[in-house]
Amino acid sequence: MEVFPGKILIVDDEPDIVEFISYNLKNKGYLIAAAKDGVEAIRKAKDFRPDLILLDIMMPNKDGMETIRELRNMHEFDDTVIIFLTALNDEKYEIEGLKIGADDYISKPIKPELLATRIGSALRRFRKDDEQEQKQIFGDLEINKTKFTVSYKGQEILLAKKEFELLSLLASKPGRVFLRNEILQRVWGTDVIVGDRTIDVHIRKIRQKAGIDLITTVKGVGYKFEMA
Amino acid sequence: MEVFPGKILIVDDEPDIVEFISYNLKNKGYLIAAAKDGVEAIRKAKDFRPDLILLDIMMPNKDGMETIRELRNMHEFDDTVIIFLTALNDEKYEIEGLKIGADDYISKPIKPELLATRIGSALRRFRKDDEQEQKQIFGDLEINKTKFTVSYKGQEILLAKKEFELLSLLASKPGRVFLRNEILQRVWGTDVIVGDRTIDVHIRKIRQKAGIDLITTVKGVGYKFEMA
DNA sequence: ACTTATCTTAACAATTCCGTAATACGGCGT
DNA sequence: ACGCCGTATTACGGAATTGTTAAGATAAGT
Repeated sequence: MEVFPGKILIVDDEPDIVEFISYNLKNKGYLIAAAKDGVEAIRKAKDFRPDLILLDIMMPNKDGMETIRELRNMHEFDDTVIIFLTALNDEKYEIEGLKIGADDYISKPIKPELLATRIGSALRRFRKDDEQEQKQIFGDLEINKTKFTVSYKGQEILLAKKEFELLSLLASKPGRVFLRNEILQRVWGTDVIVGDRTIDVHIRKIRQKAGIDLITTVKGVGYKFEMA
Repeated sequence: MEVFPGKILIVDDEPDIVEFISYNLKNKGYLIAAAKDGVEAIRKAKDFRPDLILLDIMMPNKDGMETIRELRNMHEFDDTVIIFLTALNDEKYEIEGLKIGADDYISKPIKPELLATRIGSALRRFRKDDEQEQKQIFGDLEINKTKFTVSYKGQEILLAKKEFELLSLLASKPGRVFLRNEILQRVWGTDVIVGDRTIDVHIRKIRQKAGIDLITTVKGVGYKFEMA
């Protein structure tokens, strides 16, 4: 009888709270990772790929709001549920947080039962189910995020990580043009600074490996995914 | 020819109760092991590989709930039946325990007849019985969880325990990428901390022993099981 | 206690990936 | 046609990740 409800990243600067939450969620069978501030949170999120992030609002070194904004900018976390933790009834943050992309909030002090319930329902609501694999299909092209593969007419195309992420972003909204700027922020993150030509090079590699032209250049604007 | 009914691990901090249960179950032909707390329980479970664990909820040094969670996180015990023992009508724990992966519960004080009945039916209900071995087959490859063996084209491949567990985890969802992080937690457990290269070394050994490449590296992400 | 197998670590090698820079190409306006 | 601007292409070196090996530590078997 296998039970594997999901992976959760806890972000709070107070070790006691992390410990407390961690203990309670481990008992429910979740896999847990923890971070003490926003910067570490983003690093660990990339590594751990949690299904859900529990994020404290008040933190040193990049606060909760800023962290949510940044995560939500990164395509990589489009399907990650974010729940933030506020001091009791701090409505200002509550509304604000939900606006910028959090899915729910929980007020401190934290009651274990409530916490588990909210997390459970949030995961159910957003269907973060480990069983079913996440894939997108466009005609003969298939992008499978669970297996990290792309295939065209059954033939597998081997992409490197950045290439995969880039294609995956563009394909998330077929036909829509992504600005170079947007691509940079969503694939590379806000902090990382890379030159403009870097995108071209990755696009080039995708085109080359794929054989067919999946990506259309919109000069002066950006790129879009489009099947031939 | 007598049917071998199974191996049971009893976990309780009160020696009298252990003795009492043990006596009754031995009479039914079960093989018995015992542990006095959660920590010892996990150690002995790894060793003894019980078909069923009888677990007291109230214990020092890692309580029953925490122990269940830990066992359930470890891929190794996916097929072990867990029954926990509560004080009479402690509904809170009953519901809780079932949610996090226990298969049944029994209230104290324990009546020998009831105990035997429940254990018998739990084993019948959940156990993939000894006759029918549990195995996964992929083309020419066969992974047998009952016999702890792997064979390729009828030829047996001898893997050590960690190697087997690692392969077994990856093969549980063919094609799916497992992050290094996740592998660590699910094969080694939540507490244990081992270096990153450890995984590589085990992967190496599996590849070496198997001869064929069963495992594909996804650079920067993790590993996946995939037949050539 | 001795022997053997298994697990982990550490150091080094090999590989792959990524970003940059240099250059080529192509459209567009003048 | 020429220059300008933005993109395409290519090759290279550093960085990051994984592969490999051997040796020490731990556990298991006799």
